[in-house]
Amino acid sequence: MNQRELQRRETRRTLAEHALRLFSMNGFDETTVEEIVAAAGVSQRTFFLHFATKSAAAFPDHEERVRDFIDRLGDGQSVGNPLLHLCEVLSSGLDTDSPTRRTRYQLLAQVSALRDEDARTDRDYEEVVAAFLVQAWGESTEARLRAHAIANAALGVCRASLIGWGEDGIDPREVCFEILHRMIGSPFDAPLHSLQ
Amino acid sequence: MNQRELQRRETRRTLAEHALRLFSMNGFDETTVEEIVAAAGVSQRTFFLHFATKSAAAFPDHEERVRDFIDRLGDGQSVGNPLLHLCEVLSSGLDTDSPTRRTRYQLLAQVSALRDEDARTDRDYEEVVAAFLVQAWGESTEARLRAHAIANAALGVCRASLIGWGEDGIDPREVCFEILHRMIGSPFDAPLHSLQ
DNA sequence: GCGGCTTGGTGCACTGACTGCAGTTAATAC
DNA sequence: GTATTAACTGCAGTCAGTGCACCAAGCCGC
Repeated sequence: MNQRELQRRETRRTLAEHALRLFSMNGFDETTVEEIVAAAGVSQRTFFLHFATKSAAAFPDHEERVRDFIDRLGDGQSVGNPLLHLCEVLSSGLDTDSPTRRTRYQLLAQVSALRDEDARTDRDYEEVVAAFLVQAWGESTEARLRAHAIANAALGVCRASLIGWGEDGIDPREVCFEILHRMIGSPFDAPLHSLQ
Repeated sequence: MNQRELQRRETRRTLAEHALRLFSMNGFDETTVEEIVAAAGVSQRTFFLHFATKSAAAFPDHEERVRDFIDRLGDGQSVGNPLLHLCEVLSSGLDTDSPTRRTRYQLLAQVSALRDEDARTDRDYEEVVAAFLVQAWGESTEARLRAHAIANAALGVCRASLIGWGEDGIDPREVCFEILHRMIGSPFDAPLHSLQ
């Protein structure tokens, strides 16, 4: 890791930190990008060099997490039961360690612009999950559609669990795993009628 | 229906019509609100009197459809199997008659701003579905969380089915019902462990 | 160590979505 | 017939986000 990269990460981290702080302190709509960059001591232009939108600053580690998720998911052909594997990987990925993450999901429960952003980030996961399932099932228009539908459903459960964590403090992992497992772990043991 | 109301609806309809036409003709980002209002022959201010955002103009009948959905869903205590009922109401609600709706979902497959808007509209349905399930199951923090998780999942399946319709022309109703039924129709026959 | 290249950050002017407010006009209520 | 209401308008303003030319400091080959 060279010095440039270090500096870049530091700037990004600082921006995200101040953004989250100001969002939870003063509210999302009440916080302007100008205020964030003033607090972080960089120019407005730099903010948009790091984050595509104001709300994206609330999810600074998104790309990294998606990469990590892809790694943990592995490829669809080398796992025994793909849907069961998916349940496990998805629910175990909901880490509840960091207070920053908690803050973020508390905010999410209140701020609709951030729920929008959250739904947007889920679309990246959707692509990954769908690709994984298609890999497991074999490529076909129907398989793709089913994969997207199931991916959407599974991520919806995770999202609700995380927002529930923010609102009520319920550990998202258990509830997420149980529901996912019931929904997609066993119902699809029997092959889908037109699928293979 | 008085004349004012008629006029109002007409303006709204015209705006939505021109918006959708311009979006699919020239692209969403390439279309400005100024162009839409010029085509519709009203002022810019009027546009935002009818639609909260530019993308909302692509879903002009949203509120009406939500009201209709609430009616068809009924209340959670008076139906035999709430989850099965939900599957039926959700999948039968995906009407594929109108060419306008088809256009909209074709657009949706391509334009991320509209997928954002679509996800946003789904949140209204999420509230309705969650309320219905909580009504059926009885109020508790766990029930609420489960209800939201299942609502999210179910709507995710519908969304994916509709986008699949736009992209590949697959009739969303069958696939949606089958997946929904497998996912939430039977797995929850056995009571959820901490749910009475 | 030095010159050339690269790259993270800056300044500025601009676009376009959206808002607040103070009108106007025409339908409706009384 | 008059008072009220509600759809619509005009305008000035805010703020997110972009394109572009630019600086400065790190990096790389010599």
